[in-house]
Amino acid sequence: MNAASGAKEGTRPPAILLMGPTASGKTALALRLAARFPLGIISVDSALVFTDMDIGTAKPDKETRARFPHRLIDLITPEEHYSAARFREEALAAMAEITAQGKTPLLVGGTMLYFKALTEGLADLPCADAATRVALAAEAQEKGWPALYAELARRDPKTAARLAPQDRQRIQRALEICRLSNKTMTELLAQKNGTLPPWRFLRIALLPSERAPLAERIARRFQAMLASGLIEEVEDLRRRYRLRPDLPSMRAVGYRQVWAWMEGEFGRDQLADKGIFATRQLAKRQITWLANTLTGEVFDCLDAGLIDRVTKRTAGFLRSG
RNA sequence: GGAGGGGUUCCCGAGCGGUCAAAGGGAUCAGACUGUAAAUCUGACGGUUCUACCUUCGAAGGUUCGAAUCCUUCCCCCUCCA
Repeated sequence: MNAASGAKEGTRPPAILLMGPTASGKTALALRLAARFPLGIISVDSALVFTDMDIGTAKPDKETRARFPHRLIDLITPEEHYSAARFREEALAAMAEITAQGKTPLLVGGTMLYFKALTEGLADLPCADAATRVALAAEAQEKGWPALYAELARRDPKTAARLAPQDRQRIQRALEICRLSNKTMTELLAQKNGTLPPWRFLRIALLPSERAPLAERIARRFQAMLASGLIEEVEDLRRRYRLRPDLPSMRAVGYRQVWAWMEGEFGRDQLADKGIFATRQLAKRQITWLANTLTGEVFDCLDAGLIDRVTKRTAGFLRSG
């Protein structure tokens, strides 16, 4: 490394991204690293932001968090909603804080869109608007989604072309953007978005060398969640909050299935399987992100020597600053 | 013992003489992804030398130009009457 780039690099503090699918052992690994290096943990997880959702989200327990504080956990109630944009903002603030303390931010999680939003930035789009969404949903109810898709095709043909006509969620968002901004999503996305955050990143991607052992882990973990009171947790949530099945919190893996069972959609004997399937499918989507979109140094999460390898790599990374 | 109902591709489940490699759902595999992302959506899904051929619908025979679909026997399963 020459002097110029060395100096340039030197101006950027380090930050570590630890990305991996559910049940890949991210949390355990993060704790080991935090015990060894001066790190500040930031959660990158769209489900850990909810208060009182602990068992089904595999949230680190109180004792662990007392010893290793996690930022961006328990931010909102299950009645509320979070977003990738809010995550980016809060994560950057948390990173700055940790860095100011002379520590290194360790961002750990499985919400790959959040990692992407953080490292690549987001376009300047209007934020979610409840009233507009309600209006669009009502229109869809009345005229049907094909009519809304047709409207999108008229107003923003490029976005319509890249969306499937049955992708209601994205059609709704694209129309929301049109109505709120009077511009199209296509136009807004074309505008240059933010520069890279001022950190130098070590990106670690935890991936399983084989799928079967991860599936096995997922199955055991979901059974354990049921055994340790996931159902009671959902009952409790329903008592304490005004929840609906279409809220982001109640669409989370595990919670959705428990809810559906409570509503009689299937028998108790099917609950575990449904939850396990949903978790496996989630893991697959996360793996697809890591394999195709997000870059990072790949480590096998099934490797017995994982902790040592990552520790070694981390030490090297921190020293190189 | 008597009266019925049933065995379909990994699973559930439709089909009931040709348009059936066989609806639909589940699982699985692959992929997309900019303020809902643990979400939402797409594709593949018996095999191959793939605009065709081969092997499948409990088993074995048979009827027919043609059978998952009709007949016979056999093997399992379920309900009901004894």
